[in-house]
Amino acid sequence: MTRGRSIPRPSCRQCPLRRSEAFKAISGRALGFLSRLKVDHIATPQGHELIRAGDVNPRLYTLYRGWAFRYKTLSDGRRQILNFLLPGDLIGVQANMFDASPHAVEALTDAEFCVFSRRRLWDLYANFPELAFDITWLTAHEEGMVDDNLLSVGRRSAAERVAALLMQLYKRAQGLGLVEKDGLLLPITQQHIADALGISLVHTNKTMRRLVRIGLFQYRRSRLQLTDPHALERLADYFEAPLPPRPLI
Amino acid sequence: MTRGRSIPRPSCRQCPLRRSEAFKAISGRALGFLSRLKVDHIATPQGHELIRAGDVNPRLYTLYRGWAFRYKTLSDGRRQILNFLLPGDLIGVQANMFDASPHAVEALTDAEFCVFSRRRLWDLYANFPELAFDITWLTAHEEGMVDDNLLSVGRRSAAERVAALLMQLYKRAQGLGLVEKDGLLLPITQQHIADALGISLVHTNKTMRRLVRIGLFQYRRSRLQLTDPHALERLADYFEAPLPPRPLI
DNA sequence: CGGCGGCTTGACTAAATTCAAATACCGTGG
DNA sequence: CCACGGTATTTGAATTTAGTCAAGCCGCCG
Repeated sequence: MTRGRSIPRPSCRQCPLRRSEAFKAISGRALGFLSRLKVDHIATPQGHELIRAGDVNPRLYTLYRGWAFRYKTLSDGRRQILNFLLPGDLIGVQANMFDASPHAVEALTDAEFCVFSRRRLWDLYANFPELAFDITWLTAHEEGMVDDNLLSVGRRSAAERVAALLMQLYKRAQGLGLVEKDGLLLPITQQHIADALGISLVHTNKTMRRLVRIGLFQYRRSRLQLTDPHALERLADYFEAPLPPRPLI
Repeated sequence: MTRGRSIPRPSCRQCPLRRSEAFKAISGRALGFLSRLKVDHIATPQGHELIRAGDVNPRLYTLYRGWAFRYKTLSDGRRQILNFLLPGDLIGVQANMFDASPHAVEALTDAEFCVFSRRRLWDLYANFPELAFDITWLTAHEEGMVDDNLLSVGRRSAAERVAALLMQLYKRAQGLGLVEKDGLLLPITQQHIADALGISLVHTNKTMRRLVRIGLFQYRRSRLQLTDPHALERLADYFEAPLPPRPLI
């Protein structure tokens, strides 16, 4: 049932993600438990569908490397991207709670995932309340992200939506150390942006060009450079402080 | 810090909500713990703001009676309703996880809430893993609801959005036994519907009138009667099975 | 070199917003 | 009982925003 190709497991003890300041420390005992809870480590190619809408009892994943996104579609094919996933994001809590996954997850880049046993999730709740709390925290945090996106899509203009999304992705990526001197490599097409913002591809393009023309950012070959981040924040009415260290499961 | 007027506490053992088939059973021990976790029972008038955006360390609530909604606003006043809250819904998990509440909560009717100690939430995680799991479940479930709304607002036409929202509210209310022979009393204005669907008040009105005219539903004096629920489902492309019993905290 | 996917632009159409005003509803006070 | 004021609903007209259609371009890869 696991979609993806198993590859040798990197050691949890020396997990490079955990070295990032973005994530909070964890007890050795909890880390040992997590490394036993982890049943596989998989690699998937760009475009791979990790979870399909309707999948039953999918596993729980942590995105280890690469980018992905969560989405839903209507039966005629219209697609709404719910949120983007970056390394450290926990995937499938919702899907695990209900009979069938209500959404799908697709990799934006070649990606790797830690795979956790769904069956033994109960052991985690029974024996590691701090980890259980972390799972709730991550779920609430993801909901907060969807809340933000809903605010954008419901009440911001196209230009404001673009500004809010770019700021959000930039700040998240920055927290993970993914921003380089020449900006951030966004592994997404304008179609993804359109589907995340609830606007058409053409309108997305025209809006982005306009924002580039007035000097808010550069965007060439998928590389995003914020030339006027404050103006972008003001336009979006989006002012997020950098997150404190967050749990990593 | 509690907003609202304390009133005498109904007994948790004889909680009328728990008698509803909508909620799953709970052990006597867990129920005893919850009744100790509950520190207050409050009543608030219609329109009361239970949680303000930015509130720090708000408490945790369960909506005991009445309707409410969760929302965010932009600084110029544009408002997006994130989801509606019905009896049994847990409120404030997100707000509890972060420094300041990222959203606000307002009562749509005169309402009553069970108030839980935030401080002692940790005891729950430490001693009642099944309740911890329930809190995660409820959080994931609320996220699923926001996901649905985001799909609507991002990718459905105005008419489809109205159809999806009315179906969703109707089914949720039905699960709680709130639908009567002459339909469901929806304690919301068209402005609320507009703010939930990301469309203007005027357009909401015109869209609803059109759907009434073609016979999909009746809506007089806030009373909703679905005259053609199947057509409404098809229009919305929204087909939710009734939920299995869910946790009540 | 050719083809394909993704980006860009213009012209036209459709959907939704805004503005304005009339009407219905509801509770209060005379 | 009725008049009154405030809120909510309804409708039409003008405007703006976004979507659709169509075509050209650009960069990359085989």
